[in-house]
Amino acid sequence: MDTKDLPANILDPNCPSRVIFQRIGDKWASLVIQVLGDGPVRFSELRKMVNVVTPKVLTQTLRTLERDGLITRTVYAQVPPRVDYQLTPMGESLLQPLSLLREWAESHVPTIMEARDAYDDAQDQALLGSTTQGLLQ
Amino acid sequence: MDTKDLPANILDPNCPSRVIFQRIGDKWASLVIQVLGDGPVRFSELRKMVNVVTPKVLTQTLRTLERDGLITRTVYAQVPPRVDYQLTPMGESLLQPLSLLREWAESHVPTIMEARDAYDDAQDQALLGSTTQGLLQ
DNA sequence: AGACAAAGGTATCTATTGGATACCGATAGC
DNA sequence: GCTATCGGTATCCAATAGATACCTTTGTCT
Repeated sequence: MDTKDLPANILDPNCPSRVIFQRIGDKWASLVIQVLGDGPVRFSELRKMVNVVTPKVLTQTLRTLERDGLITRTVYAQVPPRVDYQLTPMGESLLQPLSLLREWAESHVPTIMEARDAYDDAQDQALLGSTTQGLLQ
Repeated sequence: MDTKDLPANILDPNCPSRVIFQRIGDKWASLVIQVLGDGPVRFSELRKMVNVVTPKVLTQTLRTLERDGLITRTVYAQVPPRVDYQLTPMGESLLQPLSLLREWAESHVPTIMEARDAYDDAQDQALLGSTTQGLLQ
C-alpha cells in the first residue's frame, strides 16, 4: 500500500495533489489560465496581456501547464512563426474556482490595504518605543 | 485620477489586487489558511500540520498574513511561550474559494499524472529521434 | 547550583528560482 | 543585402526559499 493510493490530501507533502495545488497558485500560471479563458492566444499577445513577464519565465510556465494537460500548444507553419496556446477542457474547469479567488482578491483590496497600514503603523510605534528606551538607558 | 482609483484588475501589474491574488497563491500561505480553518493553532503545531516548512519561512508567511489582516497572532504570557494563530473573519471568507481549488486539485490528480506521463513519453520520443538523427548524419 | 528541556522564534549560509538582457533562425519585404 | 517579425534560448545576476545552528526565558530534575 503506497502513499499514492491514499485519498488525495494537500497537507501530505508526498501527495501529488499538493504539487498540483501549488502549481495552480504559481505566480504566472493562474494569470495565464485566466487570460486564456477567452480563447486561444499567441505567445507575444500572452506576454502583453499578462503584464509583465519575461519570455523565459513565460515559456517555463506554459511548458508546465502543457505538461499537466491544462493547455495545448499549436504551432502554425508560418514565417514569422505563430504559436497559439489554449485551454484544454480540464484547463477550462479551473476557470470557475480561479475566478472566485480573483473576485475575492479584487473585492478585498481596500480592507487589506487598511490592514497593512494599521500593521505598519503599529510596527513603527513599537520600533519608536524600543529606540527611545534604548536611548534612555 | 490615479491607478489606485480604477476598478481592481488582476491583470494590471500596478493594481494591488494582483499582489493580493499572488499572495493567496503563495506556496505556504494558502495551506496555512486552510489548516487554520478548524480553529486556532499554535506555531509548532502549524509547522507539523503544514508538512514541511522551515521556521523561518513559516514565520515570514505568518507575518505577511497577519499584516494583511487575514490572521491574528496571540501571545500567552507563559513559559515556555504559547502563540496562537487564528483566522480573522476576512481570513475565514477565503476558506470557501480555497477549498474549491483544493477540491479541484485533489480530484484531478489522476488525470494530471496521466497527462504528465504522456507528455514525458512524447518528449523522450522526440529526443530519441533527434539523437538518432544526429548519429545518422 | 548546574544541566536540560520546551516553545517560538532569529541568524547565517547555501541552493534554487526569478528576472533582465542579449541573441538566434527562418523568411518576407524593401 | 538589410531589416523586421515571432517565438523562443542562453547567459548572467538578484531575490527568494531552505537547511542548520543558535537564542531566550523559566521550570524541572539531579
